[in-house]
Amino acid sequence: MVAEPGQGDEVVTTPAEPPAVPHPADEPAVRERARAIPEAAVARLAIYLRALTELSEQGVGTVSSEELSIAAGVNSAKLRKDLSYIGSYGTRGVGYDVGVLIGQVERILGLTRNHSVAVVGIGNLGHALANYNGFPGRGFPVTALFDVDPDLIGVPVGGIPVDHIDDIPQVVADRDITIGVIATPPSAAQEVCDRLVSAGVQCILNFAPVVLQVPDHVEVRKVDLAVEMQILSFHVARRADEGSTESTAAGPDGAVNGTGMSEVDGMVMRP
Amino acid sequence: MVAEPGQGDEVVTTPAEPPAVPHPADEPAVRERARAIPEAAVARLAIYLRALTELSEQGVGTVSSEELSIAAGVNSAKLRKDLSYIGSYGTRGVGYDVGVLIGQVERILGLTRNHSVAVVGIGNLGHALANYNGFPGRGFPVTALFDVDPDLIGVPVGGIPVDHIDDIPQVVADRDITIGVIATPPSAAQEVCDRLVSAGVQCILNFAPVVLQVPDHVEVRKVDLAVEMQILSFHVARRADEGSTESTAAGPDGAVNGTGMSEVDGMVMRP
DNA sequence: AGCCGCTTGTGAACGCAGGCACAAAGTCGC
DNA sequence: GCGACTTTGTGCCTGCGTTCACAAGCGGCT
Ligand SMILES: NC(=O)c1ccc[n+]([C@@H]2O[C@H](COP(=O)([O-])OP(=O)(O)OC[C@H]3O[C@@H](n4cnc5c(N)ncnc54)[C@H](O)[C@@H]3O)[C@@H](O)[C@H]2O)c1
Ligand SMILES: NC(=O)c1ccc[n+]([C@@H]2O[C@H](COP(=O)([O-])OP(=O)(O)OC[C@H]3O[C@@H](n4cnc5c(N)ncnc54)[C@H](O)[C@@H]3O)[C@@H](O)[C@H]2O)c1
Repeated sequence: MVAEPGQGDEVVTTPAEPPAVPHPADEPAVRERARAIPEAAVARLAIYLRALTELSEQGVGTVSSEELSIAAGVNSAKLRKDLSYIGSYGTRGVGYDVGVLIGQVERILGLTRNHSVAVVGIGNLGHALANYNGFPGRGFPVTALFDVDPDLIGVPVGGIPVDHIDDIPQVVADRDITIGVIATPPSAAQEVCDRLVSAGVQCILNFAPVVLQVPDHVEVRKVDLAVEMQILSFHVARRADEGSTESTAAGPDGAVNGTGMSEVDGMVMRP
Repeated sequence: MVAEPGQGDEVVTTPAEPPAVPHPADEPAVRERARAIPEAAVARLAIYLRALTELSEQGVGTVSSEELSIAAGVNSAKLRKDLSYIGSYGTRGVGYDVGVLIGQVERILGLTRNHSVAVVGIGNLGHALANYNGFPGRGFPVTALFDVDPDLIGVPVGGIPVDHIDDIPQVVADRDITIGVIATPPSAAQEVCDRLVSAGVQCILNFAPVVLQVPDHVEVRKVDLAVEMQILSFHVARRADEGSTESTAAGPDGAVNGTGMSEVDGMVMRP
């Protein structure tokens, strides 16, 4: 049971010679996946959406790829390419209509409907998530909370009473839960995950530091703070080794403030 | 890279092994940089470390790349390549000595020393982070808390009294803070970040959904839950479109596939 | 002692993502 | 109505990261 996606170990499909022989003709077996959006692009679309929403609230009606790319902290060419994956909604010589683009990005991201969220494990983190109002504001209302602790059952957190995890099947069905958030101790994560999946949840956001085993049709995203810190630690260590270079005085003003972006260090693109 | 989510990629150097790479480089800037560990590999090393630590606690003394790769949820070839970045510590025909490997990974990740963490913004999330005992257990003790709310100043959270953000310079220096965690509202994030950087903090973990502007020598990692959810939403929507083909309800022990992104997964639960 | 099988370490191919640069396309001004 | 300017959309090239496949190396078995 090797944790490995598709292929078995030795697929003898193409007996063709591995040695380099530039094969001209043959098409690379075009899948029926006509519109495949790179995963990395999807993540950025979410960032663009936040920047666009902010612009919209400011009354901005049109934005160029250059402006938007600065707000999102990415390269403008990359932004245009990302947007091209979802269609051609820009106007050459003008830019993009903010409203239209918001609609299209939301369509692609599946945000035209609400996605009810269930949080399992109402401890430190679960409480914070339940009380967070950034999710409902973005189409992800938290509508169910679960725990095993008898003292918590029935207690409202963030306005929602905690249910027992045995009620997962029922509640998930009733409230049309599409996203399950796991905030239990690591030891309980897999079991909780299994229960959620059995109840029909196809999206899991996991905060427990374990690898979850799920069927292929279930999507898992993981947030691992310890790993994030260790990556930071690595960079510190590396920096300490390399001779310290001169430190350029940072710019006095920052100004451009946008929204999230990938976890790159603070490099700002040039206009 | 991201999480989640996409991932800033940046080659980084490590002070590990001799150069010894007879590569017919056509690189213009051939620095004497020894070897570069891909950012993605660094993230996975943290995962391997957790798996190795667990194995060690179970008394396992030796592990093969195959076993470890399963525990970490990755391809075994990838695991070997990742480990090769930090040196050759395996024994052919046998595998890796768990203790030795833990030591080497910790060395590369800079975990031979403790990294004191400061959390800024002791609200919902800040409380959870301050109370979390998973950090101290991994060499990241939270030793300082900051906020602006007068009602919070002096109140101990997770055993540590909250300081006012004006005390950042002093406290950061006194307690040798190396990592700053931003858990303030988005509007305050940039200012808090600037203060931390001014105080000498070179690593930032940001939970606020904004792009932080920092000097080049500061490393920023971002955790953006809304983006994670939107990525999940995207996959639901996409599945709904083309999903009408076949619904493979087969595989009970699904592969830990998940995102194809740079984000990596944690480890697997022991049976 | 020598062979055999297992596992590592890595060269090389492949595929994806990023970024440049430009043609296409539309607008604005005159 | 036409030209010049602006900005999009994308072809192509580059480089990184992943994966395959195998020779080298090591321990154990006979
Ligand atoms: N607190 C943080 O800031 C933080 C940070 C990073 C990661 N995490 C991870 O998030 C998870 C939760 O952390 P926490 O600090 O909130 O822990 P916690 O101990 O405060 O809360 C865990 C909650 O899960 C409940 N629980 C236990 N077993 C359960 C089960 N089988 N089904 C349902 N609920 C169950 C407990 O009753 C408790 O309420 C952990 O895996 C932790 O590693 C937390
Ligand atoms: N709560 C969550 O589960 C969650 C989830 C995802 C993202 N976030 C993000 O994390 C951040 C914090 O969320 P929260 O729910 O804890 O918010 P919160 O409002 O509960 O807490 C914010 C805290 O920051 C403090 N603060 C405000 N301005 C400050 C300043 N200038 N300097 C120092 N402290 C300041 C406030 O006094 C408060 O204690 C937000 O950016 C939010 O978007 C939170």
